[in-house]
Amino acid sequence: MSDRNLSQLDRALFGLRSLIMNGEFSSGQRLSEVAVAKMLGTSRTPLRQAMDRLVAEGLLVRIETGGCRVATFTRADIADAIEIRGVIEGTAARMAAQRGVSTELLTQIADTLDGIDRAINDPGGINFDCYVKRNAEFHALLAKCSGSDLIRSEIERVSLLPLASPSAFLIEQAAIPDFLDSLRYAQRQHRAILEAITNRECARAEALVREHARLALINFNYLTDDQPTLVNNVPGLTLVASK
Amino acid sequence: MSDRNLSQLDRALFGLRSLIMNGEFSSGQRLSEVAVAKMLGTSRTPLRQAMDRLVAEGLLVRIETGGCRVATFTRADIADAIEIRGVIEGTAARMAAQRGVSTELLTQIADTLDGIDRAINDPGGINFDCYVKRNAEFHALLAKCSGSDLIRSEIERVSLLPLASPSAFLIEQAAIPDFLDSLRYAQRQHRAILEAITNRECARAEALVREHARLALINFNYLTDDQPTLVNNVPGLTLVASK
DNA sequence: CTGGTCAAACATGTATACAATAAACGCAAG
DNA sequence: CTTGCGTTTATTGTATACATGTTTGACCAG
Repeated sequence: MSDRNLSQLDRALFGLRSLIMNGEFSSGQRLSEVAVAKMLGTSRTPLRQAMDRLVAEGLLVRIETGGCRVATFTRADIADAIEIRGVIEGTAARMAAQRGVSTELLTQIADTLDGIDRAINDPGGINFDCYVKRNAEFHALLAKCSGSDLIRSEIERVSLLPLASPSAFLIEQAAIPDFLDSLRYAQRQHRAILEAITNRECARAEALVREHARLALINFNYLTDDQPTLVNNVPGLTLVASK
Repeated sequence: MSDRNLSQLDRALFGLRSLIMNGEFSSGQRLSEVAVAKMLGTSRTPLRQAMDRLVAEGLLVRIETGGCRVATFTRADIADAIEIRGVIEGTAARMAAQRGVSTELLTQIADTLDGIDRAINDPGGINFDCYVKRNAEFHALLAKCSGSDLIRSEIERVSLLPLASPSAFLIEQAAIPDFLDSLRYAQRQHRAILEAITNRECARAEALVREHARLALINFNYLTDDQPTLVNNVPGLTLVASK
């Protein structure tokens, strides 16, 4: 049903990205077009396009002599990617505060944050799926607040950088006390960000969002240092050089 | 000689980009693959890849029903693109100041800035080509100072956004008094940036670079508002919606 | 046994053919 | 005269064949 009205290119793109993120290839491995094409049940032409896109995303790197290989990331790369996302999202927040945001949008954000509260405080235990969904929604709305399509698309782009996405380290299995604390802290930041934007406090909004992005880095360090058993549950983490 | 050891893809990429930037197509025009392929003397396959890249760069936009068209930019888009470049370059400068930069690299930057001084103060009048070249060199070195390949490639990427490049509005014909002032001012900023990085003044370095990027915006406004006759000398400016 | 060179297999870059789909045009009906 | 529909045209998406260049493996020489 999901494959029906998808182009071959989309199938190849999603398929290959998922193969890579799930660690089906060893990091640094060279990918043969014919082999992967057969694997994905498509021809070389759309696969090639998909590979081009993944090169642009940074998941693959081109080889000078031709072809591409799976990218390898250092811990510094992950930190830098998160930093860049924070900086651009911070710019979005600053612009939002500077230019002002419509009441509808502000209300929409407030509603989203209410949803996060409900997800966290669910009497039957935290509703993780809902949290992740609402969190992504918050970040999307934040990008929209900037009022700039260019900013929005840059945030989208930079969130594709491996493990830079706001949801990169939010995994079901991580519903352990330490993480719950982290989620509550993040939610207070969300509220503060909304307040800063509402009050047109540019500098505060930018600083808050930058700090907020650092949570991803904290989660990354926590996962790799203290919860190495969970590493395989985080898509893409197999691409990080183990030091 | 330049075409010899270039792949068809590169030829198509450079060729098409140059056609678009030089305003050979009207902004918003849909591009027929066969027509453009014939125009560039290549087949559809490499042209298609080139188009994909230009879509990623933002110079073309995909049409839902298939194919692509030349992008159109508003003045707000240009301003946003410049802002984003400033923010990321600013991050590079902050990181450089934070982490410290090798003496060789600092010396290299100082040499480049000396070169700019010589270009500006040339007894035979300003040496524009040299200025542009050295200016690009300075920005490349700044990116390198961050010590992060990811940051470097992101700066490169964002400088491809139409008219966001540090050299976008530096054109020979603009060697008029107002612009010369602007170049001298820019050079003082260059020196200040180098000083801030050398002294490890993170916040100052970031703020200076952000402010420095705004020069591009000033030049953009000056060109479009006060020197409309020069508009056709700036590659890519024809893509900006004339209001 | 090791290093180098040659050859064969293979992978990629490019061109092109074909099919499906969207755009354009004309014609007819209201 | 305008609007809607059907047909034709043209354009894109996909597959595949071919040629060039790279990698790999084997064999020979030192």
